[in-house]
Amino acid sequence: MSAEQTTETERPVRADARRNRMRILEAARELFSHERPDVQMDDVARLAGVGVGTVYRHFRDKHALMGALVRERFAEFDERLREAVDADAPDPFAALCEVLRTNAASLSEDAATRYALMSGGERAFAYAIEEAEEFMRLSEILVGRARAAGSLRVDFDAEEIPMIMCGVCSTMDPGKPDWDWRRYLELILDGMRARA
Amino acid sequence: MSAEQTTETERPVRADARRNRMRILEAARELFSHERPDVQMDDVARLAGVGVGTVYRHFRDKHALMGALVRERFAEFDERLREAVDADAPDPFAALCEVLRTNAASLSEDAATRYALMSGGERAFAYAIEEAEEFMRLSEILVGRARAAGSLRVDFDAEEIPMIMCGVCSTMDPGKPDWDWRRYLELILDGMRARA
DNA sequence: GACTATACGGAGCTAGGATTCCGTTTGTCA
DNA sequence: TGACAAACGGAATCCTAGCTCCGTATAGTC
Repeated sequence: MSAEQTTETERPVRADARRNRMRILEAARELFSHERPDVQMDDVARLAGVGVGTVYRHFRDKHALMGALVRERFAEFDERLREAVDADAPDPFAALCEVLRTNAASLSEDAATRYALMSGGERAFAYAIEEAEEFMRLSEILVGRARAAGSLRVDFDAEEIPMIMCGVCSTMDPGKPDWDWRRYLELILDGMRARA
Repeated sequence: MSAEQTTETERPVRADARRNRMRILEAARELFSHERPDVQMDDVARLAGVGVGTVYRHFRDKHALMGALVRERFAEFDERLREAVDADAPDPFAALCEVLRTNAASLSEDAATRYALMSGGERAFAYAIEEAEEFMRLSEILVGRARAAGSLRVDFDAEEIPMIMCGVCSTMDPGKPDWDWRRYLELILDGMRARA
């Protein structure tokens, strides 16, 4: 982010600081990949091998830390979407489904982004606004093509995609190990398909 | 519940106690119908016009209070299902859809039960185990009929209904006022329909 | 009207977890 | 090798929300 860049009169960021920032993010990724979104700042610090104070030096608060993860994840989503758009495959609906499946798989090991998509996560989500906008822009392109191809139901709108992702996320909780979110997603994808 | 019944040697429950219990439940219903599940015990007490201590006299803890609401709600769901089963309509899939729509509408004004269905709500849900079992029993009957009638996809299992309800609940958050859970539910119902 | 088991009220206690503060350490530059 | 700004560590602090405690009030009974 530009806030981290040095201007001509400032010193460059110290090497240890840069390293610690990476370690903190890595620790947070690791913890959020297994646990619920109630990961604690102290745990992140411990796993990263730094003090809590250092975590707060790099991230204003917990929302900012989670926000950084959300931002990474949405950047990944955007890249995936961009590839699908650029590939311009003959079956755009299949491409859209595939993107949604892969995104869901990513979300299944990222409780931070799941939380951001679901209730209460707005503050973390605010750190990924640009990525989210790009996400919608690209989604609309793909949805438009799939609809034009006649494989996606005509009344489907790209705006519904975040809602769908949220719904799928809600079925991924570690507390419900016997729920099969893949199955659930397929149900929804079938619902999106144009009727014969 | 039987725990409240008097045995021959005990005095009956005092009238003010009974009245207060009702007031507390009413206040809780009211608050959970508008707010998120983070309603506070003090707020419930204030709206009910009693002290917090009184709330705790009637409900061991917050989970127990929410559990009482969940129990009520599932009893309502069960009654609805039972009616559908008894009616034995010619189109059981349509009946199932209608039940799911009506249940969803109830859930949209009951954050307590939404919470119980979603992550973290297990402890409150534990107060409605009997109702939940009956719910599954009745759901299986209706699902069986709909599948037999050929209108529900053959690979659909009644076990998936709670997962679906959870997904729909996740889209009802007051923080996402522009999401249309009815629309989302229809998508899923379409996904459940047998392919032509 | 008096008696007592119940119930009530709400100030205050507690625990968990985010965040701050400040004395110490360490890169970086000259 | 100093000198010093930048970074660090982690004990201490703050805050919130659930819950307890105990002195007071009252329904039910004789």
